[in-house]
Amino acid sequence: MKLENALLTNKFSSEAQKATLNILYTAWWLKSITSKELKDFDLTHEQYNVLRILKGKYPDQLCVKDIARRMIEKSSNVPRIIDRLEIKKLVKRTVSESDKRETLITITQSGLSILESSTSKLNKVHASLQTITQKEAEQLNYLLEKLRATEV
Amino acid sequence: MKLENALLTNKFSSEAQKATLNILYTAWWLKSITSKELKDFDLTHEQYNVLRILKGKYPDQLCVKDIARRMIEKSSNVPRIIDRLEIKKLVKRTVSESDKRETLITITQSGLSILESSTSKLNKVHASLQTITQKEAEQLNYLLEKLRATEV
DNA sequence: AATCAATAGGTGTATATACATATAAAATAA
DNA sequence: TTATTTTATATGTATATACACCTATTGATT
Repeated sequence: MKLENALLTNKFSSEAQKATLNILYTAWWLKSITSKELKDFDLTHEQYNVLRILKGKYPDQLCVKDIARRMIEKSSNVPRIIDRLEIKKLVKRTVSESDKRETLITITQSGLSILESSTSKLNKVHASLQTITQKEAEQLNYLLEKLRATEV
Repeated sequence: MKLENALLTNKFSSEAQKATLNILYTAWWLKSITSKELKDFDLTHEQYNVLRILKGKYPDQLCVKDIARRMIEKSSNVPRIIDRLEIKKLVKRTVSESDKRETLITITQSGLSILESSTSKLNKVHASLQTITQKEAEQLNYLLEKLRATEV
């Protein structure tokens, strides 16, 4: 869908400003597709993201700060997301021996299992929505990173 | 910044999956830049978006549903955003005469004024971050809309 | 060693998202 | 006209974002 129809406006001050709104809208669209699928697994987008990060280092543990550094949204409140995962017994907290300020997070077998089934479902859905070629995806990645060139 | 460095991983299952994460991360990055500027005006990103929508039709009024249809994030809870704008006297609510279910929203002079100064500030900041050409912006818009081709 | 600064994680608050439900009004059907 | 359905908005709840602040611990400075 054209952005004009998604936002019911065609008042864009420039092509670059339109691209900004297009990125924000596409991000919302992607998130809402993913969240809808994750509902069946009683997971939010952010809880899924934390599980995915933990699995990436499994069987190693990660402390809260290291998880936060890998989050898509850097201002995510990781302790609170861990709270909810811990209640569902998908992760475990332990105090680090080497630095007692750190809390080490481990993904449980149950967490690994739910991550596997939800990822499998998400992959299927994303595959069915695949509309761009690999070359186009590369170009998109190039343009987004060029856009963020001023990032500190 | 490369996505690999932003997320501290290089485990992407495909170029398309990387593009998905890249869009989500870029959207967060854009929002955080904007929100930081809007803090000076005591506005959130979403409150700013509602004011911008109202100004687009000014001096006409818009009902809540028409604002919702124009929001970037379609699941935004518009009545509650209006609540906060109303407390700050940046908008006014009136019941529609032709359909008493509808609430008509009007942007106030104060709202127009704060929108003008905040937009001016945002434009300056965005201009200073401009890193892509118009052609590249066009291409980005094309790719994002192609990505959303399956949108219902 | 004692003091001070920095760091890690947790917690409090306001706002937003996502979604369910409630209420009133309008549109439609019987 | 009355009953039913649909629509518009508001409200309730759980989770998340954004950011400030607190506490415990560690590291650095004197």
